[in-house]
Amino acid sequence: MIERESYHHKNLKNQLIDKGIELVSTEGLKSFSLRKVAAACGVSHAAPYSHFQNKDELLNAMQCHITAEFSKALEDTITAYGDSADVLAHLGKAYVVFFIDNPHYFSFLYTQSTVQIDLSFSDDVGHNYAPFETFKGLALALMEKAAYPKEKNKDAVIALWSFIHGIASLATMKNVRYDENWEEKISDFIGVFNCPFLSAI
Amino acid sequence: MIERESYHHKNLKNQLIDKGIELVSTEGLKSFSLRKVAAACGVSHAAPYSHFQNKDELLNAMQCHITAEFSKALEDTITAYGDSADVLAHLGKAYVVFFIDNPHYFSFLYTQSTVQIDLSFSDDVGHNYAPFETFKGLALALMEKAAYPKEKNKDAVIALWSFIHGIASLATMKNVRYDENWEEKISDFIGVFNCPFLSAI
DNA sequence: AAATTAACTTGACGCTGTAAAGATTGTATG
DNA sequence: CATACAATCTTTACAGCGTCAAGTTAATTT
Repeated sequence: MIERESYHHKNLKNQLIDKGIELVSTEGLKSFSLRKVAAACGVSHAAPYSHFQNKDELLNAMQCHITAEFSKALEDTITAYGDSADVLAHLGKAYVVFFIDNPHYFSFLYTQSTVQIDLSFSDDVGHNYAPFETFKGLALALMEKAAYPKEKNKDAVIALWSFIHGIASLATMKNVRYDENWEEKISDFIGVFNCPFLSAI
Repeated sequence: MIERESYHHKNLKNQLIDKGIELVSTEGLKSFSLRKVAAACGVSHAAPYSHFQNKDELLNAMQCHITAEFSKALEDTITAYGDSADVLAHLGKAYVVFFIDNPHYFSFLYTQSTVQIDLSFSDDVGHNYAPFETFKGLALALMEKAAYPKEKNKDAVIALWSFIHGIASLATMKNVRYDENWEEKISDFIGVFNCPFLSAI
């Protein structure tokens, strides 16, 4: 017998997503279960099936929410440092910091996700993974300004994205030991590569 | 009733590891279960508990086996191209190719693993994640040869490792669309960064 | 030959995702 | 207002899962 003011929960769908994200960020994906989220929302174990076809569909909704949050963090960085010469370095830092602040998000977004990421520079920009499009847009603008050879543009964007992505991956693995502070070291890592359009932080 | 020549299976432990790896590489980690591996080996569902304390311990053994295989792939590359000016580029290529050939291995090794990776350049080299030590050793030697500033050595190794690691990560995500051939593009990606010790492939 | 240990089976437990059927509520229609 | 209907939630049920405990068989030691 579930106790609640009214039989109907009204905002259950959104609450499932919120509580679900909370559970993943605190306890990780491994111990995540539909029944736990349902219990955390005070409903029966099968209630989620009124709003999601199955577990994966809830996970997908959670991933979309986190992706939007991530995208906003990147955009805020551009807003703050857009005119600075080292925007791109700041953007990379923001990328890594977002996942360092929420270590469980990384593998959740990038190894469990069904959210599509199009690295092919196709025209359907509006529907693509927003964080990548944000990164791409800024990087291309800077390359233009630095008169970087146009035929190398696509490769440069993907190389940079991979680089930052790789740092975030290592920085959020709990079985990796690194005595330095990832966040403070990012500018040093970027400094290893002499890109004309890449300023140090 | 399980049918087998003899009651004792003898080599069950190793067979569990091998069949387990086979299952992970074909069907992925998500659908992997102890009971399936046991069945695949023709033993009862609790038989693995004679050789492993729990599921995680079997997974760990599987990860160690794959890591050794990965390490060998890297070492073979050094053996083959050790005297060439672009060894490091070849090594990066081998890194990525290993995981492209076995896409399930990447997240299995890097987001589920308990295998420790020490990026801190501590002295206990013998017990560290062998693939990283192999990479590190070669990179440091090349930097020495190229008279790369010593104080930047550690940062350069980690930056490069992150970069290659990031490419492998993106290349093995099934929800990433990329119309080019990752393997063939790696030299182009490396070319984006002008490192004195990094030759193009 | 007997005793001991290691390897494996069987059966059970609680937890999981999910399907089906029933109950309750909100809403639209006469 | 009353009735019908659709949406939301509960209950029950089932198979698969990891794991434990107890029992069985084979190999090893004494």
